[in-house]
Amino acid sequence: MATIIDVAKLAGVGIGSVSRVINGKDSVSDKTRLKVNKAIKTLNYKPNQSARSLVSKKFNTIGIWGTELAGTFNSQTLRVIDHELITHQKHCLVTNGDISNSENPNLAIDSVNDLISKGCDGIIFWGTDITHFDIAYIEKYFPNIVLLNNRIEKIDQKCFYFNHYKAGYIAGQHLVDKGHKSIASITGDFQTEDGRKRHEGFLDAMKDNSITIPSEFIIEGDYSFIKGQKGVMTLLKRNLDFTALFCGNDQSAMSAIATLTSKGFNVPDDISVLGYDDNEIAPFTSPPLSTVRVPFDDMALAAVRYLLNTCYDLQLSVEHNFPVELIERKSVKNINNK
Amino acid sequence: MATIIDVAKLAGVGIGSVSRVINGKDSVSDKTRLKVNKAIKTLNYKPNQSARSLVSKKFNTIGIWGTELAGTFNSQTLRVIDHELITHQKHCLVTNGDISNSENPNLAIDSVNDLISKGCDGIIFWGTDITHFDIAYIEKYFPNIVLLNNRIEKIDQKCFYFNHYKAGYIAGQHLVDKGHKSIASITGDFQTEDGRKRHEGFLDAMKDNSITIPSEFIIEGDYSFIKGQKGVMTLLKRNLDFTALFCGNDQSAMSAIATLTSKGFNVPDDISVLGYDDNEIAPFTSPPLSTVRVPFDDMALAAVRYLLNTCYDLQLSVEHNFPVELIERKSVKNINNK
DNA sequence: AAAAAATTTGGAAGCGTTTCCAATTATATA
DNA sequence: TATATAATTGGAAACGCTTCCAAATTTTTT
Repeated sequence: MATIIDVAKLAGVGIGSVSRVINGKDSVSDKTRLKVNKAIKTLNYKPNQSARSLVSKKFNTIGIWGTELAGTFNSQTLRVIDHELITHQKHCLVTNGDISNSENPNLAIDSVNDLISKGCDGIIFWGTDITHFDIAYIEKYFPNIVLLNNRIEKIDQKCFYFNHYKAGYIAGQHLVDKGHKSIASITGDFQTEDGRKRHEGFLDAMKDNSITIPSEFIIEGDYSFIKGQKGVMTLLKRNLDFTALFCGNDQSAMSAIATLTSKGFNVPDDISVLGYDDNEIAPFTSPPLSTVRVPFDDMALAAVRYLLNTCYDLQLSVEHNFPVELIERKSVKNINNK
Repeated sequence: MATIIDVAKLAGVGIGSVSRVINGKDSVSDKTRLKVNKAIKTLNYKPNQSARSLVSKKFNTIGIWGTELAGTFNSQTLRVIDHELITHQKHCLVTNGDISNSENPNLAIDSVNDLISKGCDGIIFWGTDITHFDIAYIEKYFPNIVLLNNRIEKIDQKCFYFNHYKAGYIAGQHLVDKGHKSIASITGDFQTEDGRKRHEGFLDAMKDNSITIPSEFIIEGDYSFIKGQKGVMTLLKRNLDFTALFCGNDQSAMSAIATLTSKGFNVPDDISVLGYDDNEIAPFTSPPLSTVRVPFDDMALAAVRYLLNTCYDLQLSVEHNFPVELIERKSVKNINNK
């Protein structure tokens, strides 16, 4: 591999000039620039990034930490992030926090430290699988972080989230508007804050409409396909009388629909199903899934941009407000005139 | 940030000893090791990876190049890869090749070069969105590569793929075994080799069973949800008489089912649907999708391990043969006794 | 107890850059 | 033309580590 010295020699200039040409700053005469560029080409020279980082203390790399990588429907978000990074000539170092290991309670912090020492200028924490306590600890010695779909009040600026409470409320209200009074729910994961929040919002919508939901109508889910299936089975076994089912995400809604259908229920004629997320899959379930659209991509983009701004002194515009809307498709029936 | 010199000073030893302790090799007395470890802890010292890489010429990082990141169902594979890398204390640098830019025909090579110069010890090429020509070119100056779901005969050892032809054949044979004679197909993307191969296999299965498929029964797809939907619409419009539909992947099969259902056809009573991939979604369509299971995760694992072996002189076991099997669920009906 | 062998140790050199400053060259002004 | 000013240039120093070698220390052998 050719080094900057080889280039300098071949071009007949000093290494300083080569460096200046590479970095495209300071003043270099056209003559010099030409000579250098020619030498770079003939030698197929590529600057050594380790050496660069050693001096500049910049890595041009953003780390992504999150068990969310493990999920099924997040590659689109990863793509959004990666695309934005590439646009700004940055790279993307990913790590999957989710390595279960009970021996080591500090695993989250350790894996973040790994990421840092490998060389990241900033880190995106994706999801809620790291404790607020850990994040606060990390933020102290490594402040260039951003939280995606998570919120810690003290560092609100660095958090990119939407109002899951409100989204849950909208979901509940929608079902009520469509005439449903007896509603079951396979919730999100109560371990995660957004899972709790959306359920809270949903419940408050019920309350505001004077609807009481007995606790056996509520099944705590975990966003998985399998839980959607099992949840429906449990609900059915309990022999409850519900006309609508609100699911914590589209994945579980999808498997809930499949399970209801296989058990002889027609969706939405017998039971309506409402999802949450509006991920790619939603228009293609049978029937197409009505759901609460949650602007994940916009949020991810904003988070990256914020981080880019703080890490590299850029001035990209950053949105901090992400509206939620209800997307009506075919899985929720209006039963008002029954 | 504390450096190795700070640690050496605090511990009252030379930097060489600190380095030896960090790297856990050469002989160090217990006394020294103890002192050094203590100093490392009190200073919260983390070795600077850029400096390390600069000297050692190792980055402990594997790059992943591929537009496949863009797909919906590949995060699981990414997870497999990342997990294996972490197990061996390596990192994972991803880049999404898919940045359309007609101005620059060398985009693929450029983005790979970026990946290399950023500091990868090896690269996983995921998918077939880079030409064989480009790969051959890159392999010459950067031999530590591996191809995932792609094959170039010259470097067969470095390729991890399965026999899409055979998988296609198995799919076709299965439908015939179930009594189907009039079969339509929404294929994979013919731009990709595996898309062509599986279709070829499928067609040969038909031929071997003396079944002729008129060309209007074949719709070229692209693995997307939307294409599954559109494909079915086109097929329906053509007013063809088919009892089974073979889809190029599970995504398009899923949307095909949804579309058929919405048009009043019962799957599988009126029309059987067979998928391809057996991704997470397959058990949860309605009805659950019969499909050809393709061992993507095993393949990815083998590819990473091979690369790990070549990059870091490890001896991990590497599988090179990935069997394909048919998973029967509920979307294909046996019509033999009709 | 002395000599020989083995182990452990400190720190200089070098990895390939960027940055800085002094020196050189080109350009503008009088 | 001589001088002042601006633009350009070369290369030493520094970034934080690993590796190597000679020196110091410890252990073994005689």
